[in-house]
Amino acid sequence: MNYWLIKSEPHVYGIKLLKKEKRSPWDGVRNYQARNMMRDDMKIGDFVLYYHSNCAEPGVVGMARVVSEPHPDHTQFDKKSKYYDEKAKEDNPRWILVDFEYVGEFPKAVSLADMKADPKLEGMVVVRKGNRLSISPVEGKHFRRVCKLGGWDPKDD
DNA sequence: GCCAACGTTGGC
DNA sequence: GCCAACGTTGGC
Repeated sequence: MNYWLIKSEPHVYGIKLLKKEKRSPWDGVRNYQARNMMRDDMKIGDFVLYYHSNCAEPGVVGMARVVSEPHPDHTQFDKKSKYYDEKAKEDNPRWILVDFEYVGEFPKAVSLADMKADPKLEGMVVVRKGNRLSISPVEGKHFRRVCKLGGWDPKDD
C-alpha cells in the first residue's frame, strides 16, 4: 500500500466536485515526474490526500482513492482542449493518468500552516519550501498523522 | 550538452 | 500582485 498527495485548485476542480462526480480521470497533468508516478507507481486501492492549492487556506481537505489502471489522458488528443499536445499520438500517447474516486471530506481541514508547524510532519514533501509537484508520495507515518489532525479515522477506509 | 530566457506554480 | 523555485525550451 502506497500513499499519495494530489493538489488541485478548488475553483478548478475542488473536492466538492469530485464528491458530486464520484470519480474522475486526473487529466491535465503535464509534468513528467507526476506522470511517471501515476503510470508506474500508483496501484488500485492506494489512498490519496486531497489538497487544495492556490486559495485562501491551502491544505488537505479530504480523502480519495486510486480506482483505475494507468491509461492515456484523452485531453492530449483534443485540439480544443487547453491540454492538447501536438506531439502526442494516439498510438504513442505521451500523457498517462489514473482515475481517482471520492472517499470523504475530513471533519476539519488540515492547513498547510498546521502541517508546517507539526514536528511529526517534518520532511513531508508538501511542507518543503519551493515544492511545486502536483503529485507527491507520502510516507505512512505522515499519512496517518495528517488523518489524525483532520479528525479522520483511517479505519473507516 | 550547456545555459540563458522564459513560463508556471503556488504561498504569501 | 510579488516573487522564489524550478521545469522547459531553444540557440549555440
